[in-house]
Amino acid sequence: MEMHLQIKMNENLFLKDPQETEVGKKILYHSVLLLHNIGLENFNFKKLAEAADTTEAVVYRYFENKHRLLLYLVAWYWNWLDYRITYITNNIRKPELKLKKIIRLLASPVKDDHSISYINESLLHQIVVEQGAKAYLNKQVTEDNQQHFFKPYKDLNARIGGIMLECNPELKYPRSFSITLIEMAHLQKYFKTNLPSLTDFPNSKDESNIVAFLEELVFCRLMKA
Amino acid sequence: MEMHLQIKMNENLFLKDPQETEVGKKILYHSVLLLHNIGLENFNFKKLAEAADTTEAVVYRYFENKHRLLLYLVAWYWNWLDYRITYITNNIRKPELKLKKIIRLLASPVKDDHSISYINESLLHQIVVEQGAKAYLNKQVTEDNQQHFFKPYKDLNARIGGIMLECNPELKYPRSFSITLIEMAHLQKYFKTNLPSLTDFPNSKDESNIVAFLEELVFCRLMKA
DNA sequence: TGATTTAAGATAGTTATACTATCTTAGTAG
DNA sequence: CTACTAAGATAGTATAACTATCTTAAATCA
Repeated sequence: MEMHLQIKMNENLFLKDPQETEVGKKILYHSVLLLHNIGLENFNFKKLAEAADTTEAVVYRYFENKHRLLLYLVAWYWNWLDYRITYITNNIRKPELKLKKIIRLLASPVKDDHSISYINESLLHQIVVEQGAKAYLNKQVTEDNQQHFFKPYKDLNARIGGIMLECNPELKYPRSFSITLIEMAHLQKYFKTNLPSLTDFPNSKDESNIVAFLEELVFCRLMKA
Repeated sequence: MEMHLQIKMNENLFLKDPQETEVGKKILYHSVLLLHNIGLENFNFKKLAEAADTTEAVVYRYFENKHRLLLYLVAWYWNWLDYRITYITNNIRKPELKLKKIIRLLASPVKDDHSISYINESLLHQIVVEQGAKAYLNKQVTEDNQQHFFKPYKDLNARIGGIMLECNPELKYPRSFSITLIEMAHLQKYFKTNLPSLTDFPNSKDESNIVAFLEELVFCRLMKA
């Protein structure tokens, strides 16, 4: 049986659907590799075209500019994470247990599932950790929001906030609390690698201490009810 | 009496000290205005030179590039905030009370104290909320860190972490916890304005609910001891 | 089969950005 | 009076971020 899991993307994110053609998929594939290697600042469509063995003009037929491409990849990531969370918490009753699973998904390095060949999920995870905030930290944020480019991110946040409310129906700020968890999972990871003295995670290679920190952050509040 | 409070900056952040000359101060002054108005992406030294009524070449004599200028302003901001925190918590004994004061400083809009005429602190606060993360979310972070450009940020974080430890000596992750507070103060503010559905702060104009959220986040954990 | 659409490749050109270089002038310090 | 420094003026280069157009090749359809 051949699986064709394809994530449905907001159509305003692209000019031509990259999931529909071979070159399109190649562009997605190499944009993840290249963004991961050189970062958003040094990334441009000329280099991408070279990497994907096509021309700049072709890349511009798929994406208006590199900001849209970043929005696309970030939205793709949140959609995919939401899907994984749904999948993994599917048979779990207790909301506390669901949250623990979610924390692990948020903080752990991704094992590529290869169900989608043209996206390296593990590298994309790192890109979102490193540069995801740039998708919304800019002057276009209102305009981009009006076009619903952040919907996957909001949906995920609402879902996790909902589970938190299940744990503690009196929780006053479920969405702010949930976004704190999501952002901190990424930020602690980034700091641990790049500015370790901002954290309390010395030298250790795995992310178990990040998980422990996040659980402490979350469960203290939730248990209080 | 004339006050000459001058913040001592890391000398590698600039080529020529902008606090030492009139044009330098003008460049700082207008970089804050301009960054606030158009954002980092649309900001460049040509526009800055125009605004400060000088030439591009002169701006390049002070700062190597716009990333260094951003690092300079962000470092200036954290230094200044650290100074304010020291000042405002000076006579307070109880660490819990200190933390409450700090939360208010982190989340509240800044009233310009005009002690330093060439920096509009209120606008700089907004710049740091909106773009501060871009100072470290990039591929140069390690290099910049080796040059100690993030020292003011780390110092502030260590100070707040220390106060948290005073509240609860058994706190396991004081620095991760402190950085969560600092970053969330800014991020909740940003989301409240720009992506409000990610938060639980509908419509209200002031930041009292952000303060309430942060206190809940912090004190639940700290009280447990 | 032939006609039409669509994808992609090739090439060229425009404007803006991010610098670098150099020469001049005006003020100030020794 | 000289010498240094700050700043202004001007010019130039390389790259980025597009836009336009023309051609070819493949797929679709009547």
